[in-house]
Amino acid sequence: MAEPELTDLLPRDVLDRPSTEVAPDLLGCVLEHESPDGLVAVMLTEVEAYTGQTDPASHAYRGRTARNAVMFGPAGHAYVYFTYGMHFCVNVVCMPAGTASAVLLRAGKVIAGETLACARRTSAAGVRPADRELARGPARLCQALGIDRGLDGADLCAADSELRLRRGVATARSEGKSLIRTGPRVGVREGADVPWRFWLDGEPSVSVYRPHPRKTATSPG
DNA sequence: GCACCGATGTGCT
DNA sequence: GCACATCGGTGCC
Repeated sequence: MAEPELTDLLPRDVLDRPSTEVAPDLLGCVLEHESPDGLVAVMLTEVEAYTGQTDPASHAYRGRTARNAVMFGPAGHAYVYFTYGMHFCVNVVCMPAGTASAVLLRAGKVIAGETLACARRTSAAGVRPADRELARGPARLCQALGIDRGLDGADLCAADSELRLRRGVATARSEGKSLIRTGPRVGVREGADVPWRFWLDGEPSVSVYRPHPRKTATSPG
């Protein structure tokens, strides 16, 4: 018999909840981008929750701007931002319109379209990344999937959207959440005290924890 | 494996 | 002007 449940879109009401509850539920789910170049799908292995205007580490902490407007909209859309002058990162918007919480997708395991993902991730120097590094880290995940700001606001719960979120194939999650681990979020200074990073224990595609980027110490010379 | 550093747009002070 | 939800390359262990 067919197995339609393997490709079910994630219902929007799953995302219409606090991001700290949504985040662990996204582990094992699949993000796929159907671009003109082809389809790449990634099983999520590491995420972080941001609670919006109450969270000093959130882009929404200081209120709504043109960049973060999507976060203030309804659940189930993609918030894509550009950072450090060269990288994109993607979030899943949670909670109803007016509440700007989201889940940052930090890492995943490529389960379809590996050739295309690898081509996108191959450096200018021609260095081909290892399989587990194809989508390890939020900017690498976006690069492997071909996500840029053109997908900001994309509906992740619509069948006709080119960027979609699906229920996971059978994973550790279906056997309980004992293999989900938590810890502080990566690279944040404010809000580093809350364990709102979630990952699948033992997954090689999980990014390495980094407390905070080294300060740009302007050495006197 | 870890430390350092440069690249470089956007939002905020 | 500066910090930033980052990464790739280099140097070293």
